[in-house]
Amino acid sequence: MLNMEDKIKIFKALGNETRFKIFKNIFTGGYACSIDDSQPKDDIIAQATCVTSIAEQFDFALPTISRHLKEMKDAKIITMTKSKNKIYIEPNIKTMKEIAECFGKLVEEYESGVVYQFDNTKR
Amino acid sequence: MLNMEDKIKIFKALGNETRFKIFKNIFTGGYACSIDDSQPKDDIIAQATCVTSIAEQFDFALPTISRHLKEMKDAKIITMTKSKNKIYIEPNIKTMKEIAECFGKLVEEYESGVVYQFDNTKR
DNA sequence: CTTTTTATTAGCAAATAAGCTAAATAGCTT
DNA sequence: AAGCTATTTAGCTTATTTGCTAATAAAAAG
Repeated sequence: MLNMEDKIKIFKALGNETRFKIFKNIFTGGYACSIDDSQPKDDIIAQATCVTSIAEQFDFALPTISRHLKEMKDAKIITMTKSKNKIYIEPNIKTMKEIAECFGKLVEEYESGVVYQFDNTKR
Repeated sequence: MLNMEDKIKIFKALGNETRFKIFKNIFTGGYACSIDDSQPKDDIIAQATCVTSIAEQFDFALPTISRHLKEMKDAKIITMTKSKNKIYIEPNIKTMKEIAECFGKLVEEYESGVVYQFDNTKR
């Protein structure tokens, strides 16, 4: 379960143009691996799933992209898995689900007239 | 429909501790007005819905809260409605719905094996 | 065992954000 | 009109963020 601090980190991670685009890129450009389980990890198309290949698609230096990815990993919106000397990046679906649920409940309970605790951890 | 820029603004707005808490406060502390339509706007309990009363619940100066609220309004996550000389604040449910839908679809289409465009506006 | 590939860390500069106080604006109330 | 009440704007300081290059680390390839 995501607490308030977790949620703030997630929003901060997505609230920056570069990171938003990286995130979008991870979803659209390179996750054949995660979608097709029959495809072994080693067959991942490096072009789209490791730090360098993501960086290639942006006009920023590699360390800049690396730092953004670290922040996104810390926010738990992506996962980074080391295999050989590469790091494979995938969206963190568990977190996406929790965020979707958070907003979904918010709307639902608001509309049914129940006061919903947007973040129900202590303030 | 929210475009990429809109979404980034929304996440940025919620990706700050103070604003997140303000948003939470608007949901939990003061929206009797929005939930009960039979209650006329004029009967809004000021304690929870105008700028000053929100500011009272935080250890920041009024102009600081005012600026945060402006940013949240610009991000379309709240609405600010002037009535007499007060401004009544409510969550923007339309935006919440769109965000919930955005993440919901993301998860759904990811799980069904379809490549989902997290943000389907031009890059 | 040296070189190449892949990625991170360190340290810096520039830009942006977040807070403050003081001043201004705008609409009541008397 | 004078004085409240509610809110925003302006201008400033400090902190954080975002980018860079150079240096480092760790594994793979030759």
